[in-house]
Amino acid sequence: MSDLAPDTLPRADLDDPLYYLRNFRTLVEWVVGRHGDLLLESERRSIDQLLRLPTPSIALLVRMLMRRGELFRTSRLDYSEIGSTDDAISPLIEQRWVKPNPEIDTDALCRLLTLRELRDFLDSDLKGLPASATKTRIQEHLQALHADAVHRLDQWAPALSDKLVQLNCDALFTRVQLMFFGNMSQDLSAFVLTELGYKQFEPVPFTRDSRAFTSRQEVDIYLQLHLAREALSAGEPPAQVYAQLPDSPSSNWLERRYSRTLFEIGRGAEREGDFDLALKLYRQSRHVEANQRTFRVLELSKPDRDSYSALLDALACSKRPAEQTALSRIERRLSRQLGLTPKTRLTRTRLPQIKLALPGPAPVEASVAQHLSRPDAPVYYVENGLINGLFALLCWPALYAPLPGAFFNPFQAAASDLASPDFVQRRQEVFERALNALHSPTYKDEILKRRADKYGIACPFINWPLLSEELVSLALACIPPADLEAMFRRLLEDIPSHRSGLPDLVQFFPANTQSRTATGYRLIEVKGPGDRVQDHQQRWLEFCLERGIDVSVCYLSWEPGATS
DNA sequence: ACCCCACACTCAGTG
DNA sequence: GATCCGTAAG
DNA sequence: CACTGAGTGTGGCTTACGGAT
Ligand SMILES: [Mn+2]
Ligand SMILES: [Mn+2]
Repeated sequence: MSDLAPDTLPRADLDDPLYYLRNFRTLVEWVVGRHGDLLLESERRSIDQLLRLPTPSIALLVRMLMRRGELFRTSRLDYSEIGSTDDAISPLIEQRWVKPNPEIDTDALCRLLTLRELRDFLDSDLKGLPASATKTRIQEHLQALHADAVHRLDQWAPALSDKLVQLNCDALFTRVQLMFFGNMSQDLSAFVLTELGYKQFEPVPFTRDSRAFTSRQEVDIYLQLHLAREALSAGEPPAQVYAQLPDSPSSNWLERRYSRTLFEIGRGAEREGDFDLALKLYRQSRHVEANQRTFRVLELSKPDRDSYSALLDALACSKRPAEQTALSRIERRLSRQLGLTPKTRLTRTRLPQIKLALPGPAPVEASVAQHLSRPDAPVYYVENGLINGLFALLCWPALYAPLPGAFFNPFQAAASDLASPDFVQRRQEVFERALNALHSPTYKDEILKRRADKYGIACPFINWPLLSEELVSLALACIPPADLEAMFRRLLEDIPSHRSGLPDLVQFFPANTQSRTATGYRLIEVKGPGDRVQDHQQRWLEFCLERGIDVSVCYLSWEPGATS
């Protein structure tokens, strides 16, 4: 199987008024050509038929697919590049891609008609309402009057001369899109955004057989999990959402999604006070926080000796610092509740403090940055962006190593297994090679060159506008490579939890870079009134402190009377 | 990059 | 009107 | 009272525009 450079993706240039149709064809042909075996025979046949319809008809269908919802008024489907909507639509109706005159409920009716039209054409239904009633008011009124009754538009509003059509094929193309992107958050707009330069992606070579899913069942499970999460956020009862969940998938990355979904439903159950269900879900979930939530729920629902001894067991075998902290907090409360002496203590290392009173209120980080900044000691508001950014610049070849399965379409900002626990291990050698460069005399130039080469390419670790050449140069001049390596290695220990929590500000002291004693930089976490150091921030700060990196927490208050 | 990270805010419980 | 929001589209 | 832990809500290429309030 030969490697394919992603640049070879046919680009629909924006002068083409049917650019979206070209992109749609590219996507569909890609999926049928490479993942066709994951489609049903009937699906392949109808896609084939669709692509042979007249161009204006396919174009109109794509326009509808890219728009929100499934219902459209034909008067609102008005495209100069398509011409007559009626002409374009009839083949779509004949082939059942689109359904004419669908029956709709009052909610849909209110979404499709303007306030003015509702008043003018539903006057008999709105007798009791004042003429000034708002749209939500009308919607409630109609809902109370008709409940879930469905009618055709011409039945709801006989005097309104407009037609309604309904997409019949959303599910099929949602599936096709999912197979292409491997997620539900990207859609056809990825093509045009790339073309416009708002998004750029690292071109990683991958083979023709690379794809997100290996079986149709995996796609089905993904879609079901997505439906479950949507139902949950739409307010459906957690028990009901749980009942509709598929069986636990065998593939690793789908299992993570599955566990995450269980966890979210569990949170929903907690919110509803359904502790039994929450416990059941957390026990099945392998989400990193499922364990600590289990004990939080036990603390509330069953604060007895059994729970307490289970908690002690969990504490004893807990590996993650974040989990240990959370469990230890519960242990202190639960033991007190049971009349026992706490067995753990929260040992929060005292951090160096700065107290400041400044005129405000104003954005806290910027205020402190401005106050501390001096020409020979500039301050930058970087949060996680500096260390994550330098890390990604140095380790770029590892992050974008063309491992099998990691990349499968040209619109990926990162490898598909970035969140997986064995992400680093699978790339151990490349990462080591990258980190070893920090011992070479040329690493600064290499990082600066990488910045220049890759500027603008989407990467989850990098916020490009922040990473100015000036900032990177200063950072490389002032932060010793040993510190960089220590921080990068900590990042690699647990990327998902260590990529955040870094201090807000960095201050550089370029004049000290030759000195043996004075420090070349310091890190400052800013806390405004009412804000506190978070656990993961504390862990980064303690780590730095132990390594002799100058860190402090700046507590800011506003000078009385002054405003800015 | 699978609505996340940091912030600002609220609320309740505790010494 | 002025303003804010959601949606469409390049 | 101050302090702590827990929970919640908010944002997202850019530009243009119709619609609601
Ligand atoms: Mn911050
Ligand atoms: Mn802060």
